[in-house]
Amino acid sequence: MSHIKAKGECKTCSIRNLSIFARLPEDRFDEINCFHPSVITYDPDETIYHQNEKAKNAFTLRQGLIKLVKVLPNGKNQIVKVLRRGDLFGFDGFADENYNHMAIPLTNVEVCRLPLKELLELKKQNPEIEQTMMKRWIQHLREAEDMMVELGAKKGKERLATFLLKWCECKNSNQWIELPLSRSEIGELLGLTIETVSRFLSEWKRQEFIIEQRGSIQLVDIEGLKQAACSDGNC
Amino acid sequence: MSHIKAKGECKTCSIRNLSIFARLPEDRFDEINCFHPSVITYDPDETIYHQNEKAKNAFTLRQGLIKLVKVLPNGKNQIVKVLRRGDLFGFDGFADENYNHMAIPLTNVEVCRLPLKELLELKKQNPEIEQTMMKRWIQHLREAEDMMVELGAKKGKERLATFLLKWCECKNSNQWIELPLSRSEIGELLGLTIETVSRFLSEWKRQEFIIEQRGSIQLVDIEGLKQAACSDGNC
DNA sequence: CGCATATTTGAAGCCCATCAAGCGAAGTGG
DNA sequence: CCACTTCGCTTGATGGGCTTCAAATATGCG
Repeated sequence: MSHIKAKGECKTCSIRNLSIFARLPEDRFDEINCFHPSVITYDPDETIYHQNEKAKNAFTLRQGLIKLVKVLPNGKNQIVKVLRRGDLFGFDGFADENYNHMAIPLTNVEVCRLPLKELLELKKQNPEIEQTMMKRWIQHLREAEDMMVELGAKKGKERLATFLLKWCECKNSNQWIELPLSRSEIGELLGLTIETVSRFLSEWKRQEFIIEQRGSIQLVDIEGLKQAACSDGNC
Repeated sequence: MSHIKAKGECKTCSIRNLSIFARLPEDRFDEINCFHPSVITYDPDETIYHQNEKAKNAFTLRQGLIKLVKVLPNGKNQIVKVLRRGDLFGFDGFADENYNHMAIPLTNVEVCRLPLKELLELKKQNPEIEQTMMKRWIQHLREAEDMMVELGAKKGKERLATFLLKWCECKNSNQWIELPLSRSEIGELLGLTIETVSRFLSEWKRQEFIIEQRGSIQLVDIEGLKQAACSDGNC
């Protein structure tokens, strides 16, 4: 079950330098006393917020991974982003809009809940916060544009290979990297079915491009994957 | 050829209420004297800026339509957004990044070029601008998320029908709406080939769902299109 | 262990891309 | 003015990539 762990203490927060408060000077935190974030934990598959729900809070991810999902009436899902440590999410309320997607943990997570009104006030008074958020939005948008290219202009195999390379940041071999996404979730991210994802991964296992073990993956032949990522010309 | 028409006059600008200065109080414009936007015209298929180019200017679209395009090394294009009157674009520089896409007019356009440095300064001094820009970014992001759903979770016919309905804002029939996109460009937007776009449009013309005439379209049977937009369940 | 769930694998078929040819409108030059 | 080119669009035929349906196998959990 979801559980409010504590009132947040921004000044001593372990991920402060990853958060939207990263550039805020140390001493400024003492002045902040009207700000009351809560640290909350969620289990996998609990829902942090629902699509179309009124957006009263933004969140910062402190620990674990979260997927942002949009659902179609026909039952299909599309994961529009996988969040990592320090990511801000659920900020639709800033534009007076309801949440545009659902937020669901992929692992056990710990988030910081930031009441919208208070955050807005804080942002007004501290241009450093405003600037950091702006940069995040632009980065977020750039990634969304990149994802549109993936979905619109590449084939399934290319998308999956690109995804693995990006997920593992092309790290050298002999390194296990956690991949807490089911085949189904990878499919929902890349616009493919479970079966297609499974087939490509099996193929690459047979070719020894990758090895897998209980939710972790290792890229053994990065060059092989890079080739798969661009069947045609050079990408 | 592109052509600098004049120095911009924000106070008397005809699209001021659509721009990021919409919420700025009238009298504030008199104080703005360090801001020197240029009004520039471009012909179709000229390039306003290139992908990976250093982003020194943001722009506001005053007149016409612009496509934002990303190119893959294999030659495929993906249109990530079609801009309309009042839209702000080319703001990657705010995050110290190069442009993430190309901006190319679909029609003759008139844009206002906003030097990044000056705009940043102006934004700092006028919270109204900052707030309007924030809302735009969030809306922009929401649209990008919606587009990912289109590309990842829907079939070609559904995407095209949805696109037409959205483009024409479901306006009732007997109304010609300009659609200055070639088959090829519609394909680049929706992740389809020229031929597929052409086939679906021809089919709908035969069924009298739509009629077309030199760059304009009319939706005759909106219900028919809506049905095509969701082959399966209800969308 | 036994059950539920996730993954793999196979077979069949649909959707869409690709290749190819023809059509029509707009523009060019003799 | 008309033949000729060009370019965008249409239409057909074929094939490949991915989905769908189905069943077997593996994995995790009480």
